[in-house]
Parts: sequence; C-alpha cells; structure tokens
Amino acid sequence: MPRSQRTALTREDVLDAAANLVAQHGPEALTMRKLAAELGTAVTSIYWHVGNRETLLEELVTRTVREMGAITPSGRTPAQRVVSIARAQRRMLRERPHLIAMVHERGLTELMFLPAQQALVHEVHAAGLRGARAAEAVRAIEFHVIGFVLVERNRERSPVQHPAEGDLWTAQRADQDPALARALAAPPNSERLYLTATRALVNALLGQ
Amino acid sequence: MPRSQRTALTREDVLDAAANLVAQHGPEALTMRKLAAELGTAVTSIYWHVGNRETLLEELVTRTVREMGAITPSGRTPAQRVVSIARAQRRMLRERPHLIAMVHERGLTELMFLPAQQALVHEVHAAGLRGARAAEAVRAIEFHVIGFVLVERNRERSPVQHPAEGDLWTAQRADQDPALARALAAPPNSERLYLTATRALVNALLGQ
DNA sequence: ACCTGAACACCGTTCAAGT
DNA sequence: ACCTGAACACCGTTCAAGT
Repeated sequence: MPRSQRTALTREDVLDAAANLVAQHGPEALTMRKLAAELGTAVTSIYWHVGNRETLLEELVTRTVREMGAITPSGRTPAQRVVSIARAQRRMLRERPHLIAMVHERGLTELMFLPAQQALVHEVHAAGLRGARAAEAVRAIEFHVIGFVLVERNRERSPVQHPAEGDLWTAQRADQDPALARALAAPPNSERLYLTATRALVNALLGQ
Repeated sequence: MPRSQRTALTREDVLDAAANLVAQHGPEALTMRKLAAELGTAVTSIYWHVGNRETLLEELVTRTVREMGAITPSGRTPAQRVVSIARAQRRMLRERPHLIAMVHERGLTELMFLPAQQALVHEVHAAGLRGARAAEAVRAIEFHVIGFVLVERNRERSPVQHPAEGDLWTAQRADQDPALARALAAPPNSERLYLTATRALVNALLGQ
C-alpha cells in the first residue's frame, strides 16, 4: 500500500514502513528498493531521511529496546514472582521475533533487559540472597529466559527435520521405556516445559 | 593462498575452502567470487561442483552435524554425569561458532544433539525417572545447554554496549547492596555461571 | 529542505561455448 | 568431464542536478 502523495515524506514514515517490512518478513526482506516502492518515492530519498540501511535497522532496534520495559511481577512468594517475570518476558519476546533477533545481533539484549533485571534483583533480595550470590542467581535466571526463547524460536523456524522427529526415537533406544520414547518423539510442549524448567531452576537458586 | 594448479578442482577442494572461509569470517564472508579467487578458478566452475551457494552451505552444515557426535560422560552419580555431558557440549559448541549457528538456522540442532540426547536419557533413567517425566527432564537440560551457549555467544559478539555495563548498576538500584551492584556491573564469569546454573537445574530435575 | 535519475561496485546465477 | 566469459537481474550507495 503506497503512502498518500499529499504530504512530504518524513523520517517517521520511512521508519514505520521499514518496521512493518521487518516485523512481517524479517530484515532480509528490507531492501532499499522495496522500501522505496512501498513508500512511492525514489530509492535515494530514503537516504536523505535515514542515512543508510544499517542506521535504519539500528533505529528500529533502538525503538524495540525502548518499547520493552514494563514489568509487573505477580504472586505471593519471591519465587512465584520471579516465575511470573520469566513468563511475562517470554511472552513479550515471542511477540516480536524478528526485531528481538536484531536486538540480539547488535548486542543490546542486556540493555533491553535492564528493567526486568532490576525487578529480579528485588525479588532475589526478598528471598534473602545477597551480594555475589544474588547476582549469580539473577544472571542464571536471565540466561535461562533468553536462552529458552532463543532455542524455542529456533525450533519453530526450523524446516522439516532431515529424519522426522518420530523416526529418531524408538523404545529400544530409550532404554526400553516406551512412554519415554513416545514423549521424545512428539514435539515438546514448550509452555509446560518452560514452566517446569523455570520453576526447577528458580526453586534451586532461591533455595526453597 | 590459491590452490595448486596441477590437479583438477574437486568438490572436496571447494568444500574445504568454503569451510575455511566460513569458520574464520562467518557465512556472510562466503561469496562465490571470493571463493573462486581463493581457489584460483572461474566463479562458474564452482557451480559445476556444488550446484549453488545454498547447497554449498547446506553441505557444510551436514559435515558439522556429522562431526559432532562422540559423548563420553564421566562422574559417579547420574547428576554428575549429566553435568559432564552438559559441559562437554558447551565446549564443542563454542569451538565452531559460525558453523553451529548455521546448523541452528537450518533447524538441524535436534539431529546434531541426538547422540547426546541418548546419553542424557540413559542418565536420567539411571536417576530413576521414567516416561513423560524423564522426557521433560532431558528436554529441559537440552534447552538449558543450547540456550546458554546461544546467549553466551550473543554477549561475546556484542559490540560495546550503549551504556557501558558498569554505568547501569549503582548501589541505589541494587536495593542498597553494593556487593550485588558490583557483581552485576562486572561481566559474568560464564564458566562459573554455567556450572552453577547447570547444577541447580540438574539437581532440581533429578530430585537430589 | 527535499527529491530525482544515472552510475558504480558489488552480488548469485544461467547459459552457450570451449577443451 | 570439467572449465570458461558474457550476460542477467538483483543489491547498497554516491553524487551532481533539479525544485
């Protein structure tokens, strides 16, 4: 949908159109020529507004980092509140896969997670951890959350597996445990797995 | 270093040169023209041997998957052996960052991890878990290992953080805990963090 | 201040032609 | 069976020129 010709092209117009392209089809779909076509202008006017492709992407990343912020923990115990933070983060991350991937690539994950990190510090403190030990717990949780979402995304994007998942697991291979073989042959229930793993880790770290 | 002109170019020559380029500078450094220059041939002879760029990368990925295999757990208890598997995997993954990233992108992580997965099943079984519960434990550990390495890589590749890490954390923000603030301001000790997090998770999952 | 087309140096890929 | 150069359709970017 080309933009109305009535008003002059603005930097915001360019950024919005670019964000749209990236959100829908990923950064590789953002070519300067496609973007120009989308906006109904010459390729070169884009350069006037945003410099070049790299700074354009950079700007989209900065926007995303700014947007990710509000964290409101819920639950009675510190452990429950930490788990609620972890779940909220996963949800937010999964809503913007392409943009988040770009934030990752540019090494701004840390900055993006600062608000959540502060909330985690608060909870870990409430659970009685202090100093270096508290810091390690916070980081272990952060790595877990981000790592899980990365792995999850990865699996979802993946094309058909070379050997289909089911073929890899037979009862013989699973030490004669057919139920185990069946469970490993099926795709994992990420929601449930995330909750189990998060709870296990948090409980172990907070020592409860 | 251009290859000797004495013998005919083989498919292996092409793959080796490509693997070198990718291992050193990442897949974006692999252009057909650079590769041809490296091999001292015309761009188009590469096509005769390997089809096109995509199948060339595909072949490198297949090689990498094949190479990652041998896992020999060590330790007395199942929990210790699981931790030893997790550590070995992290080491192997960190040795081939670019190639591993390509395996991830193509969704072959699962296949690559099958041998390790079988070892994990064995240990989880030895710890007394069965059926769906055992499967979930295995998967939680796998997600943890892969996720951790992904996050770690991510942080290492990252350029200078927009606000330097130290600036983000002051004692006020850390609930009046200077030691905590100091720990969060410094870059994490990944080795130690990995061990702590892995042990916490494994112990919680195996119920020991 | 904003927009334009032409031109440049790169890509991956195809193809007809050579040996 | 293997290799070649020419040509095509794409890129991002620069620049002098327009209004």
